Formats: sequence, C-alpha cells, structure tokens
Amino acid sequence: MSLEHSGGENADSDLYRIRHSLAHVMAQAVLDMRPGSTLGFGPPIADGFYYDFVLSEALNEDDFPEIERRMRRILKQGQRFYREELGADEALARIDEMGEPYKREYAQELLSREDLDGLSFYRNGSFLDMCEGPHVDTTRDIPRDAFKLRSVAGAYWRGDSDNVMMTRIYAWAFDTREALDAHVTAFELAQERDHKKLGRELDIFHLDELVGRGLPLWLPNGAVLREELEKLAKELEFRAGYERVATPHLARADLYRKSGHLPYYADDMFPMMELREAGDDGEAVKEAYVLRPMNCPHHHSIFAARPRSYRELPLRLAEYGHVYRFEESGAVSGLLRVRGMCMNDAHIYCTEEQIRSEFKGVMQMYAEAYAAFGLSDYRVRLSRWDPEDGKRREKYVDNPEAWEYCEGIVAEVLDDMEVDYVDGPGEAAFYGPKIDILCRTVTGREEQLGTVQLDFAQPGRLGLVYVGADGAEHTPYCIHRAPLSTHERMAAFLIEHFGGAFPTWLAPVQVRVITVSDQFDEYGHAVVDRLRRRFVRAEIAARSDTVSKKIREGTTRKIPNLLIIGEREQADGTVTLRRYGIRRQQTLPLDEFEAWIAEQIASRALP
RNA sequence: GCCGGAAUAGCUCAGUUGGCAGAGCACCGCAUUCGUAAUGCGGUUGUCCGGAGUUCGAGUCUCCGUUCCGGCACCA
Repeated sequence: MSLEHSGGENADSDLYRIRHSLAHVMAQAVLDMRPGSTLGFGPPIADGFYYDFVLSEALNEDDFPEIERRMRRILKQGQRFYREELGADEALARIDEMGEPYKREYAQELLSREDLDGLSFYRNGSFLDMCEGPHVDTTRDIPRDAFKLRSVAGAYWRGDSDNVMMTRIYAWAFDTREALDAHVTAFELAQERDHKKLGRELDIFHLDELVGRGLPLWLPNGAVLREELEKLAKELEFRAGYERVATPHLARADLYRKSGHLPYYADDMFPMMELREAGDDGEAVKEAYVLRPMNCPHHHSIFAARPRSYRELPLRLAEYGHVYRFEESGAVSGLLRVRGMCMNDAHIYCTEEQIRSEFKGVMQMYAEAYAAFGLSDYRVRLSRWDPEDGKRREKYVDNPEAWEYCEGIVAEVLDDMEVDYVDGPGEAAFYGPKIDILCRTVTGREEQLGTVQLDFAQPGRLGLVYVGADGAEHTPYCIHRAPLSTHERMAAFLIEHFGGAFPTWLAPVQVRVITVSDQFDEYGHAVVDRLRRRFVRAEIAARSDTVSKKIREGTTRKIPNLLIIGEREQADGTVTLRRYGIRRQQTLPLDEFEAWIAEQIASRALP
C-alpha cells in the first residue's frame, strides 16, 4: 500500500494506525456487501482515509449506514491484525489466490523497482491485504464513534485516466469522538463560506444555463469587486513601470499557429470560427479566427510591431485581458474554473541580465497585493519540467540546457528573497519554469492563484528581437505574470477568505444609512449625497421597516458600515456608526466619519 | 471527459401507492413612524430543467439530453 499519503501524521502515530486500520475494516465491510469486488489503494489521509474499489455492483451514499454498521460490528469483534512476510514468488502466488489484479500489478512493480525480497500482508478476520502497515493490534483499539463515511467518488487507478475508473469511498477518522465532531462542525461551518453560496446570497455573480457553462454573469456587486481589484493592480503596475495596452479577444488562427499553441492546444480552445467563400470546387475556408486562450501572442505582436532597442527594455506590457478556454465539462466549477475569464496579465520583455531583478519585482508585487487582502495562508511552488515523465515530455520545449539554466535563475531568486517554497517537478509551462502561488479553498482543495513564468522559448519562435548595444539583434526573454490571477478565481478566493464580509475598500456597498423613522430620511439622503460625492459607495435603507429589521438586513448582507440616524444625529449633525462584527457603536460628527471612511478606503484598511 | 448523486417559486425546501402544485423567507400592497438582528394584515409569484415514451391521467415511472454538486483526470 502506498505510504505517499502520510496525512500529516507520522506513520508510527496511533492516529495513523487507526486510520490505516479503519481502511482495512471498511474494505472488509464493502467486500462482504459486494462480493467479487477488487481492491485498489486505501491510504490514510489528512482527516481520515479512503479506499478504492472496482465494485461488482455500484454503491452510493444511501449505503453508508449499512457499511458503517458492519464496520462497527467488526470493531466490536476485536479482530487481531496479523502480519505475514512472504518471498517474492510466494507473495505473487498469494495475490493470485486473492484474485486481486491491481494489487498484483503494484506488487510486481514494487518487486522490480525496489529490490525487495518479499512483501508483507496483513490479515484481520476474513480480510487479507497486501500492505506495509503499521496497524493497530486488534480492531478493539479503534474507537467506534470517531469515524464517519463522507462521500463516494470516482478515481482512476493510480491516478491515470488511461486506467480503469474505481469507486473511492472517503471517510473522516479521528482518535476521539470529540475530535471527529469538531472536525465535522468546522467542515460544515466552512461550507457557509463557499463562494458559490455567498456569490448567490450576496448577489455577486449569476450562472445561467442559457448563457453557457463556465460563463459567469457579474452582477453589480461583483462588478465592484472586479473594479477594485483592477484599481489595485493598476496602481501596483503603474508604480512598477508597466505600460497598459488593450487587445482584442480573438485573433486569426494563423497567429496561434505561428506561436505554436494551435497544434498542441486546439482541444482546449473553443472551436475555430471559419469564414467560408464559394469557389469553383465548392466552399473554401477564406479566413479562420480563434477566441484567444491566452494574451501572449497579442502582446508579442505589440513588441514586434516596430524595431526595438535594448534601451526600451525591460518593456512591461500590462492588460486585464479576457481569455476563453474550453475547460472540460467536469472541471468547470463556480468562479474557480470557468471558460471565459479576465486575467491580470502582463508580459515583461527583458535582457538576460534583467531577468533576476524583474522576477524579484514581480515577487514583491505579489507580497504587496496579498498583504492588502490579509492573505497569508498560501504556498509558493517552483514549477519545473520533468524530463523523466515520458507521457508528458512532449508537452515541454525540448531544450535541456535552457531548462536547467532558467530553473537555476528562478530558484536563485527565491533563495535570494528567502522565500520558502515547495518543489513542483512536472508543473512547468511548456515554454519555461514558473513560480506559482497556491491557496486552499474552504473545502480544502489547493488551487493556483498567481503565477510568474520565465519564457525562454516563445520570443525566439515568434522571431522577437531587439537591437543590442553591439548593434546586433538579440532575442529577449519574456516573463509572463498574473499575480492577481483572473478576476474569477481571485474573487472566488476573496469571497471565501473574507466569508463575504469584505473590508470597506472592497465592499460592494460601503455604507448603508438606516433612519430611525422616515422623518429623518431627508438628513439620511444628505449624508448619502455627501459620501457619494467623495466616491464612497453609500446608500439608504429607505423602507418603513423597524430599525431592528434594517440592522438585521444590513448585517446579513455583511455591509461593513451601518449608520444609524435619528433625532439626536439630525440635531447634532452626527452619525452613529455600527461596524460589521462589532457590537459597540459610536456616535461621531459627520465630518469626522467622512474623513475616517476616506482614510479606510485609501489605505485599504482590513477589518 | 470519467464515476456517483441531484434538479419543484428569486432563495431554502415539502409534495404519500401516479389523481386539483405547497410552506417559510424574499417580493408587492395597506396599516404602522418605530433607537439596535425578523411589526401586523393581505396579495403576487411556477416551462415542476428540456424532449420523447408508458398511462384514462405523470412533478412522481422509463429513455435521451442539459445543467449543477462531490470526486478523479486535466488546467498552455
């Protein structure tokens, strides 16, 4: 059994043994219910375990109570775990007896790969598994009330889509019932922050079957988020010496042929638009266009539009560019994976000497942007090519020296800046290594947010050159970067990160005025007018509801600042401020509030 | 794309063996003019995801498709 999934637990720990043993117990229960099923892997994971099966008859979540019942019965029986070590031939014979084709495949691989003399097996009750262990002594050592089956899912044998699709049953497992309950409660609480749920409740985006899968409609509140993100990016990029460009969402297919994208990525693009013309021998394609899946060829075309001098470098071309990718149907999800998106893109054309400082500049931009969100829970990955991976080898530009050189530069930058990072072999772009910023969604899935990529291939392929100080032509390097990812993915993360309670600078509605009765609406409107004149997104709750009702409504909409206005406030020219999540409120002169909120917004203060 | 599940009002959901499509919230109207998380009364709201089939009769059963959810694979 694979021990790759240590689940954050030491393999010798009690919890690891419990989870690992429960996987066997669950497999025993499932095999009892579905005789003739065969086994894949069944490792412990971060919050429990799973086991993969090729089932003789499908199972679904309705079967969970029965599986759990059988598991508890096994635990009660106190089945002892027996370890047995067999020599290579004996082991294979044993697996054949078991009738486990996938276990046999893996056993053979282990025996050939790892110079092992034999393999170990564990038996408990009627269940026998090829497994390295360790396990508990008896099933009585496993708490009966600290596990819970979670979901049933499909998973390819050994993670390869060319292999059989197995059925994976996930379960939570802990060492006490309290730990399990705490985990389940935390999980359910996290579901409340799901960007799909909050996106609907807070009127941020809408998905319409008729518009198309993966093509979100941004509602007024969502459009504000986009604008604020774009404002932030433009400020950071302006200060860092970027120039803005604007380019069309589509291009002639020839552009993508020349860039080399088309032959390799046609399947991931929307189908080509072909303009046909009648001729002598029927219709012929006159022109073909593609919806662009990336902005680079457009920006490269701007670079190539006229002769470039080394004096212009580094040339930094920035654009929030719309791109369209035909993501596979099963991949599309909320705002996280979409088919039409708007990317915080830029391409930096530079000399070899400038690579390091430009890369550093982009890394600093990340740090500044993420600090503005208070986003600190992310991992940095150095994404390299993997020349060993035969299946993927063809997707990389074949130039081992360039790979080695560029990966060296990127690693050097990270080391120089003392950034902690994880290694990501096989995660590179086809044209070069990259640094990716990975964040976790509320459901625990890790996704790539920002990226910086060092491209040693495309400029040459497209014939981009600049004239150097020596009067000769040179090929520039290109850095592709998207620190703020796409609006879609960034918004998804920020919605979950803030649980929908955005800081004032980012909030769709920054201030809502609540009048105690409509006698004070006139003053309320005056307050709103003054705030709006300073570009504060303020509105008035002008309904004849009770104050309680309006406060409840403002709070459930997670509006950061509620202003209560009644007789006292009107008489004194003050407002009473009730901030989101803070029960204590304060009354202050309107002037003072105006200055305060302007400062909150300008400084992008966090709550 | 693959495995499993789901789709009923704007939202959350109920709908029995196939027999008149419902509730709460939201929305609209009227009354209320209110000081800190739901004022009262009344009303509107439907391609029961789409198409085909079975049936005297389909929200309910069957088939095909679409979309969504949980995963896997993919993510230039």
